[in-house]
Amino acid sequence: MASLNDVANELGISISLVSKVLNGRMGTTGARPELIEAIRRTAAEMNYQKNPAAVALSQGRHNAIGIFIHSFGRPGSGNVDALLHGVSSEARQKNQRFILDFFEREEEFLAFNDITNKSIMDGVLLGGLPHEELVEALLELKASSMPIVTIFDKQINPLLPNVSFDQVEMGRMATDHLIQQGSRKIAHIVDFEERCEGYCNALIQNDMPLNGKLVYREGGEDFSYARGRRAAQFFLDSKTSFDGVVAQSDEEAMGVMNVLLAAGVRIPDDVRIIGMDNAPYCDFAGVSLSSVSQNGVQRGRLALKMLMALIDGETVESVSIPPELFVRESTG
Amino acid sequence: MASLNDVANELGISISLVSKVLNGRMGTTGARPELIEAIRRTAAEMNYQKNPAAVALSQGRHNAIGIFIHSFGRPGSGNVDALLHGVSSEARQKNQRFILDFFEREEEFLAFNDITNKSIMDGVLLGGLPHEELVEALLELKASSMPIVTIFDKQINPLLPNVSFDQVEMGRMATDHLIQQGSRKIAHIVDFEERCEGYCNALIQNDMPLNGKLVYREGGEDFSYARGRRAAQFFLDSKTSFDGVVAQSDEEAMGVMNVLLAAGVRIPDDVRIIGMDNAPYCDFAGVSLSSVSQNGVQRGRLALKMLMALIDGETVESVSIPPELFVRESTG
DNA sequence: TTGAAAGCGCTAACAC
DNA sequence: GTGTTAGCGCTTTCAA
Repeated sequence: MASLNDVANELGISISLVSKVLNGRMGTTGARPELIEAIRRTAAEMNYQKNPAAVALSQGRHNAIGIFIHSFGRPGSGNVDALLHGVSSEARQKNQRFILDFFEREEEFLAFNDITNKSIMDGVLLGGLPHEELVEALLELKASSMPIVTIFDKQINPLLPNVSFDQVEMGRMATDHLIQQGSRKIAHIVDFEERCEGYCNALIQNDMPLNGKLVYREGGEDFSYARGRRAAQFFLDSKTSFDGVVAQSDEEAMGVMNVLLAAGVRIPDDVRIIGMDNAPYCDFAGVSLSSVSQNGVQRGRLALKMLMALIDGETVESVSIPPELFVRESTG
Repeated sequence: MASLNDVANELGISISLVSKVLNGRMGTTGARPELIEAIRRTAAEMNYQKNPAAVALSQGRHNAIGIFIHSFGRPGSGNVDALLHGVSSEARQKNQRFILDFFEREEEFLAFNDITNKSIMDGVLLGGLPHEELVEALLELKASSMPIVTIFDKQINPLLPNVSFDQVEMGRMATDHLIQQGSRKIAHIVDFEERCEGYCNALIQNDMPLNGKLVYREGGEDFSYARGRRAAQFFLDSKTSFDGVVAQSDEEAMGVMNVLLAAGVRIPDDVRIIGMDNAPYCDFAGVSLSSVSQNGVQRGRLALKMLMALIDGETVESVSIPPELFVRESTG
């Protein structure tokens, strides 16, 4: 691996000149065009590549960002995947290395502090399950002049810029879609209360009554297939007629779908179903599943952009990415 | 951020002594126990943390490895996810940073050479879709003394250690499972020829005839839901009775399942179905789907272990991880 | 038992 | 136009 020194020696000139020319940082001065040319050529011939560690040591800038993700979403939902792809593609474009850490257990995530390090990375992205209890540690980290952007569903502190998305709107959008398609008695499975709020809003905005018997609530968040099945059974048992179901995950929606199909209910003719997350498997459900997406790729990309702006000394504002509707057979 | 210098000044001693004590590298000599104690305490109090860039510059060792993945497997199959989690968990244990790059398009992957860099990372992991055309570039990289381990399904060059898995065995294992469960006329959807070979082997080993009408082959690899549907229709149209289907992906298997269920076929009573990849959604198919897994987590973990061994100057051999069977309702 | 000094490869202020 | 020099934070050899 050729160094600046090697190139300088080859040409019999000083290291600093080579550095200046190669970096295009001549300041007010200049250099002989033919020398410039020669330096460039020699460097290329010798296959010179900067040593990032040396640059980092000298400049304090690493061209690397850390990303810490506490896995979220059900396995297979594609949520983490999408975020990662968004960040990764943007990072490549901006020539940033991208240091990843996954966490499964909470303690691991809380230890993120040991890993973030101003002398490794220029900034930090934090995503996945939100951790309010991290606020203090994050503010401290920020105070030590480490740029931070979070990718939680909502901002956990006004000082920490975040790429959020609107849970309420997600519920509203899903419900409103069913209404637009013609559903009038829409059931809902509650995990996040905010999405339920969106569901209610949609009913209100469309002058439709809210029927408590059609809201299935177990408490806690779960989003599981099993919960979907239990909910469907609950709706059937309630003897309350319904013609739409808004689930809070695709997995839940699959549970609902399978129970209803088994009970002889036709989808979407008798009941329309919509899920959330737009998981890859929506396409190959028995009846392909409509869904509302969190737009993970876009959020990841935007988060990295914001982080780079912060690193460059600009100020950034939190933003919210709207959910997106994907229509398939189940709400046809 | 306190430096060695800061700690040394605080105690009025030399930098090198602090370094030696903190690293436990006293060589043949020693230091006063109480001084050692004082150094440790002061470092802790001052919240001293090594500057990795400086260590890297001085030692030429980065404690970071690069991982380059050309996405593979159908979205939602969880293949990439599993690999990444395996590598990540092992990396954390071994205190290695972990520099990620995803590739979607082939050109991007071929440019991996620009990114690998002895002065950023100590070794390289390459995984996902195998790229035989990379052999030359990889050997060159290796010759420049960069440790490399690949995570392709099979080794692409004898000089490049690889964590493979056995495609033939995957086909055999899936087919044999159906046979053990009682299936006698087993259909197969061909994407990879090797898996088909395994399918044939299983039939042969169990003294069962091979019926060409029950082998669906479109050419090329695809693994899609749509191919599964076409295959199922093909089997039905062939008027050849069958009581088992070995698909080469879970998505294909879902396609088969949905077509058969719609045609009134009972699963597993009339026909057993098994997929491959053990995708997360296997659990919430209409009838939960049995599958054979590539064991991505284990492979990722092992690959990192091998890479670390290489970095430490040991020699490693390629290994093959056996597939694993996950039984669910569809082959009950 | 402790410290001085060189060096890893690069940048940047300043001198010539 | 070009070169000298100090310095980023650490490790390591050698001397005291």
